[in-house]
Amino acid sequence: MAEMFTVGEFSRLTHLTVKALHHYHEAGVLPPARVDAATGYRWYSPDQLADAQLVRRLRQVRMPLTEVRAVLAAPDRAGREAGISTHLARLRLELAGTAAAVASLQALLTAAPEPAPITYRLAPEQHCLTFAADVERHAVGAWCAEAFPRLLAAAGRSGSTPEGPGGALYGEGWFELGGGEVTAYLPVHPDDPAAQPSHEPAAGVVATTLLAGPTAVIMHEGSFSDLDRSYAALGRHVVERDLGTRGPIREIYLVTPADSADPADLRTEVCWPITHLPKES
Amino acid sequence: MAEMFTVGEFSRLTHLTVKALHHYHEAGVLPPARVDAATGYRWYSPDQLADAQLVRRLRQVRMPLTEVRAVLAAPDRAGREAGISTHLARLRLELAGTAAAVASLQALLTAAPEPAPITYRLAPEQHCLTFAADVERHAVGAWCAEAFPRLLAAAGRSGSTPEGPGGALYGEGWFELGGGEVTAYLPVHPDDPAAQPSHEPAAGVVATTLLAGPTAVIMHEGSFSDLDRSYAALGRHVVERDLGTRGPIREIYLVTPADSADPADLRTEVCWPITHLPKES
DNA sequence: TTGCTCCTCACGTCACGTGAGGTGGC
DNA sequence: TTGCTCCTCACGTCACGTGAGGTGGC
Repeated sequence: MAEMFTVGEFSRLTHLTVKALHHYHEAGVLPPARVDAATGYRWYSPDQLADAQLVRRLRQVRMPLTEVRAVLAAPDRAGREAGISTHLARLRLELAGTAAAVASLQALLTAAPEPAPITYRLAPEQHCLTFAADVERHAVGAWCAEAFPRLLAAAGRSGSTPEGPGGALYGEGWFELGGGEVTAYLPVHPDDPAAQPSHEPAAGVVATTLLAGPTAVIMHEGSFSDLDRSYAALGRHVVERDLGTRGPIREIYLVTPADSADPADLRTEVCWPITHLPKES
Repeated sequence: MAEMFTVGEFSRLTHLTVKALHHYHEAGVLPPARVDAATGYRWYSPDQLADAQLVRRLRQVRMPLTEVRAVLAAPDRAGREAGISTHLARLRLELAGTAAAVASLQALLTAAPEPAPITYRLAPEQHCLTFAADVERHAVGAWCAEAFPRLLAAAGRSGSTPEGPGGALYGEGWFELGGGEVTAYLPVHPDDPAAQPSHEPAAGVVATTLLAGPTAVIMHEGSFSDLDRSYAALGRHVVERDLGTRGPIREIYLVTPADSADPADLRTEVCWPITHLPKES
């Protein structure tokens, strides 16, 4: 019979703390091969060393315990590796986000925030293909990277051509709550087959008409990480003139990460709903 | 008088959630410019937009709130930037650690773990300069990167020459608890001035004699992130033969990150204390 | 008056860490 | 018998998120 290890021994052998091993037991991630019914002592088998080494590495790359458990429970090697590579892709996104945040921080410290000019515009009524979902703040970038190709593909399959740049509507309370409904849209000509209300050009893609309305607009140049600076300038302008009203905020993506790899090239219009178009002063 | 913003407005202007703003208020990180005594309403001033933008970026690069508060409270620009660059240095270490963990994970999945041979050795009595501290697990690498230059400098100032590679003793319970006392040491000749017990060659550096004792030894080749694999092989060997005994585990750093930038070049001996030297079979 | 926004508890989340107080085997 | 290791609660940490239940101004 193979030797068994106590928690203390298993801890030294795996570089996992005793407390972590207790926690992994309770969470069902790495239950001991045997638990003494009388004393409650945990006994780990040599076979569990390989699993422990995997758990330690997965935790070091910040995989949540529920997913670690799923990876260990996977019936075959392919299942394991699928779970792992999904997570590593997410990790890469996270690291890219951190790099962008560092750049954004350094820009804030060195470059003086130059406020862009604010204009007023009556957003026109627009026939669109839309795709909506509940999206959390940190996931917006990835979500858009999926939504717009889907809208473009849907338009293409219906023989429609987009009539302008895509955009998105951020429902009320979206920023206050850190997430909520986002509607990505792509303008199409009203006569286009895809624009008929009865037509659903692809799963989840819906043809609608966005209503017209007065907005205050700012052009944001640069990384999405710095959007808050343009929002501050725009929102402050609107609030201080008491022009604010209910309704979603709209972003229009003029130059996107799909168009240019350099964040400095990005162009995003932010449109804030207002009560009326004031006389330009 | 400048306009003031409600939490909801300030949230949209800064892209911080209302709940986060509440939390930053309670934590003293970003208290509203004014709090209505009667209603408890929070009122934020336009001046606070800049602070909010900084807070958001610092949190995105994972600076703890207590440090964010200290940065905002810093009296001058230099104080702010010192706190920030200290944190960014830590962040770079963290990212390097994550990269190492990814490599270690991929190595575990692709390369078959080849167990290195285990040998027995009577660790000799050794005159040493030592430097000890309480170190947490994740901070060991950075701590060693400071400790050994300090030991080398202390030896140099006393006119001593190291008599072999440096090493470290990990006190009992170190792995089980995830930290504790670590003693970095550098062997010197007993006649060296630095080796005299009365002599303290530098702040915190102490001359001592490490006692002799039987050990089981394995040579670990490669990244420190993979040390657990060698510990598993070595500890399993010791436990299964019932050779285990109390006492610190010793690591000897034969090829260190200071010697080679390629992790594959690293060489570390791990010495596990045992009761006696068994006859080699 | 109805909505809307704001408020304050109180508790939940995630992955453990930190004691307190007590038991079993050499 | 003394140490040592192991055990189980119960609570703490960090940075918020999630409701519940209630108030003030248009």
